[in-house]
Amino acid sequence: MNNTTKETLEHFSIDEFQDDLITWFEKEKRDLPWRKNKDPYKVWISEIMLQQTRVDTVIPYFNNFIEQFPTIDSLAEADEEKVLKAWEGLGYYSRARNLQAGVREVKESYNGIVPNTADEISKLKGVGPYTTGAILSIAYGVPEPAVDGNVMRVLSRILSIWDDIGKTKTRQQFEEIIREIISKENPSYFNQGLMELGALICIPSNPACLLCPVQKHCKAFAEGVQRELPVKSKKKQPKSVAMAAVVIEDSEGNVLIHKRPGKGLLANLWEFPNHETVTEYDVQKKHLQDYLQETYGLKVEIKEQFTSIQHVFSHLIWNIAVYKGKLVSEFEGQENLKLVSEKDITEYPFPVSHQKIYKEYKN
DNA sequence: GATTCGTGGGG
DNA sequence: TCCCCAAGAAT
Repeated sequence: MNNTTKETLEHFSIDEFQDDLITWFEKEKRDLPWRKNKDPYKVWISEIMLQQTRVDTVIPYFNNFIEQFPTIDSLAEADEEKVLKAWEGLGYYSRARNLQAGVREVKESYNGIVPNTADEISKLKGVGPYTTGAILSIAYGVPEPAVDGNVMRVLSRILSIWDDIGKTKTRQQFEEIIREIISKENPSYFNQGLMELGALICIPSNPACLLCPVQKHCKAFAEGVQRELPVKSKKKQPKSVAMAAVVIEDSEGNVLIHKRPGKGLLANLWEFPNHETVTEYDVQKKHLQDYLQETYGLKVEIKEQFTSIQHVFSHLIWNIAVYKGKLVSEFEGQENLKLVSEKDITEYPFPVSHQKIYKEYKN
């Protein structure tokens, strides 16, 4: 333990804090589907889904996912397309692909048993420091820190820590603190208790300090500065991008869809042909036509623009002008380019932005 | 260490 | 409307 940690924990009564926190968690913990048992696989799925994602959003996805892929084997053997479809709308799609890659590693290298050491778990695809600690503590009862945004917010208030929680180094400081104060008897409830407290009581704005089970341990409350914490640097605002997309029909009413590349934004999801373009309406149509010809060798008659869609990501904003198009040339199926019927299109995973496009198209 | 990776909800 | 956020990891 370095000096900073030692000073931070001076006058902090660890045993009493553990007891107050765990007692509260046992009484107040929410009845969530991934808390029905300690199956490491299900804990793993839930922790990946919960990354940067609200509990209420995750619940239906988790239930459906477990129904479709109830075991390590079933997920390892599934088509990636099915997995992405089950993830559709949840965002951060590399989580789904990394999860499946990780599960396949477990199947092949660990005989289908999720390993129980930090060294092994943290090497699995998509499993970082937080998820390693979460799986270890919740599924296996190992006293390993699981420091997420909740934990940093709660502890920054309780211990009055003013470091920027957006920095990598700050998370490591918190991990060191947790190693000192985590309950060795019940690390699972300790870690989950901190997160539950952050979700229900010690929330970002207007924390419910009067209801807090560990109020008497909280330095920020004692000083009346709980609203100033945690310190978090502001994110820069997303960049705006002009796009043009087209829903192309053939003579039989099938529509043309394209599979995105395996890396980067929305990797391996399907979409309507589109490209970055200029905002001038008159040149958009010609650019779009040229793009389809040069990129896919397709002759398409671009017709009217029927809607425009705005979609906001964390780091960019798509402003999409959406056209109708008629396929003129003969179509030869390619790996990443398909003509699909209205019925079959439901089988393909689409990002929300292109779900919006199709919905407008059907209206 | 900073940036890239989604989405929907809430103040 | 706008901005922040929500159980992070990979690059």
